[in-house]
Amino acid sequence: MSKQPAWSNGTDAASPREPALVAIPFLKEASGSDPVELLSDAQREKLVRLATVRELPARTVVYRAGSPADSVFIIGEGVVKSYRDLASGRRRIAAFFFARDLFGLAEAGYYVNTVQTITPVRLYDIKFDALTALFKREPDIELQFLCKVVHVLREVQHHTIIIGRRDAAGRLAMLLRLLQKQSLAQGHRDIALPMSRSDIANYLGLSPEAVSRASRRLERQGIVEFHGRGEVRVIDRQRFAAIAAAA
Amino acid sequence: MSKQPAWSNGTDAASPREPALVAIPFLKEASGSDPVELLSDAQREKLVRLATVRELPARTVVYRAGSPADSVFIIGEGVVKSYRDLASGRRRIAAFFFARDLFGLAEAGYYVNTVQTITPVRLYDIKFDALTALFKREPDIELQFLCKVVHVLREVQHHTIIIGRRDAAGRLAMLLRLLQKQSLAQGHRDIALPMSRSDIANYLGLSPEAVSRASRRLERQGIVEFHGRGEVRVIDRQRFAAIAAAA
DNA sequence: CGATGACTTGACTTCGCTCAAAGACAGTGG
DNA sequence: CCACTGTCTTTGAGCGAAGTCAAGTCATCG
Repeated sequence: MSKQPAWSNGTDAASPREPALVAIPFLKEASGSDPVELLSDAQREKLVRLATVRELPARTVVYRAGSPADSVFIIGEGVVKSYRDLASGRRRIAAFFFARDLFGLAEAGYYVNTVQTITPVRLYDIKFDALTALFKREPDIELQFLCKVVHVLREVQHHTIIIGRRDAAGRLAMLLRLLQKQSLAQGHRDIALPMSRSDIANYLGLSPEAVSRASRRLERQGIVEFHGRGEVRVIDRQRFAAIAAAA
Repeated sequence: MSKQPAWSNGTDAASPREPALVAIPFLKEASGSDPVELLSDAQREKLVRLATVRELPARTVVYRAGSPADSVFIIGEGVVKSYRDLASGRRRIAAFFFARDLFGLAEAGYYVNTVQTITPVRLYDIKFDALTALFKREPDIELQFLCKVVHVLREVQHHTIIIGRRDAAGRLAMLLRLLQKQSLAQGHRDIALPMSRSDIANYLGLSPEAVSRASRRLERQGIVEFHGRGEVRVIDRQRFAAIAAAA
């Protein structure tokens, strides 16, 4: 019996529920402030006609920073990282993207970040020309994309708050909370860490050594437990929430 | 003879060229990768009919984090800061916004940041309901807003790169380069610093003391010169660009 | 089983933060 | 017009936390 990897939700192939987009809307909804699915079945139907499905193995580059941009991408399944290599030789990971996320926003015709898969990924490749044409016919779909982009913008702002903290353990806790939301959304109780420690370090603006020390510290304090390299269990929810919210 | 403040472009009142939105588009344009005006005269015309013009003095709160959101704002003239006060007592400035910028994006019906004027400001207050109704009639205008939001998203990503640097002088140089673009766009040769040192510190994720030391260091190295509190002149463009680009 | 790469651990350095105090500036009222 | 005062800014001394360098451990794959 082969164990399902923690980042898979167990669906077999492209279900009719894709491509999907998830975000917290501008306006107050019945769901409170939880993320909701933005697209109706009819809207997904229209999108999937424009899209090319791409199945990529782990560690595949989707596109490189500086290359000409003609597509945006919606993730059906899997995890990717979006990063930039800086002049100093450092790598800064701008974001991790998961199922129902949107990426591939360009500047003046070129991608600004490099995107690489972390796990095997199913992508919906949507040509930008076709999408803008669809927007003219279907302003409602365009509004959902706008909503999603604003959602991503808030997430990037959250990232700056993470990096702004001075304590390594606090930064790590905030990332773990993000990953916890992802794992919870897929019905897992433990937190899946599909990315490497150095990816985590590059996301948090720390050295890999500092990530390691912060992990030990959280563990020593009885807040979390690391099971192998890719799984974390929260032991003390109270203190975990406290250290992650301390900002 | 009263000297014009450095952040004013000298226009007297709401000209017919407002509200305006400036951004680098997705696609390659004739202008290369410089920001361009997104809205046509006709589009501005339609927007101004929805908007209420508000003239605010300096140090005025436009809205507070957590308050119900029903408007988005376009700046006609002036500078504002968007910030959050964190549980630790720290204040994190997420962005400075200038003329032709858009702000006021909400989450689940509430603003996430507090926005406060730094200089006197002319705002175009656009009700969200009216704007979405306009989007349905005019998908082209919606696309320009989408473009602007993506532009803001890139700027926030740039901010995370700034904060990710470990050297205070480098962070300060990157902010100065941002402000330099603003000043250049208004035809000034020197860089205007309308915000306080502690605003700068909160934007850069440093203490005010560290900002002061970094300023003195850049000055001592002959890279810039501070004239009073609100103006900076770049002396050595070469090394200024180098330190700002070192990332 | 050996090799390669990722991760962890330890010792030392560096840089920004904190605390404390002096110095410059702007708005106020005499 | 000028002195006063509160605020903002700068400067200095000491501390703490993360970075760097180096070495050791673990896991995975051929």
